[in-house]
Amino acid sequence: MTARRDPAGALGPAFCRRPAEDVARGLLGAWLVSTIGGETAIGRIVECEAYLGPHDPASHAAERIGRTARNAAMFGPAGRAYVYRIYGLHWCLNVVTGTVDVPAAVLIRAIAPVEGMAVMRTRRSARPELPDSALGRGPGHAACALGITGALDGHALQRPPLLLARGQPVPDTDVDRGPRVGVTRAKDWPLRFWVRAHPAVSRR
DNA sequence: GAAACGATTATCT
DNA sequence: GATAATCGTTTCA
Repeated sequence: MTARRDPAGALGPAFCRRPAEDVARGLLGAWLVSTIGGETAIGRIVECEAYLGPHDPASHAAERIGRTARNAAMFGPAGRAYVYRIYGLHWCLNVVTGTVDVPAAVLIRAIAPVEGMAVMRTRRSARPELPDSALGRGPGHAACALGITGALDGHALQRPPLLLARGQPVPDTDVDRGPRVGVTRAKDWPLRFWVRAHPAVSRR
């Protein structure tokens, strides 16, 4: 149990400094360990999407947009969090990749609860009949279940209250990829990765 | 300063 | 399947 939270198992800047596409694939199976609010909640990443550099028109840091107050974290060092609010009501968590001044990130689209289901249910205001697998299904849900808000924008993911751990790697035979969800530009780029047939993956 | 839209989700039919 | 909720960010005047 203690080993799960061992910082030695953390995925650091070296892991995240690679191209977003590679990091996204590598993040499948990794753990997000949240101790936000003093409550421990752990989620295993089962779905995520890569947003490449300025040449990716779907990115919040696409060349036509440039650096803004919102996307500033994407221009920072790899291994930090980029958290933004979507549709005025939900928070979404990204892991920053690439190098300083080159904006790229991986959107965490779904997590499977590993520990802390009780606090996840409270945060989600989940009905009792909702299965555990639905607690972190979808980017807004995943962030909500882990207690993530805009306060963590720019947070280094190698230390509490939110860190990335190596978790349980997923073999290539269990990984599917396809177009990203909800984007209108570059809609056919196959940059969404997920664990095949996993119940916590969104839009199955 | 005003308007449109969005890397979504809940709820209703 | 369709639509409302809800507001920060971007874009355009």
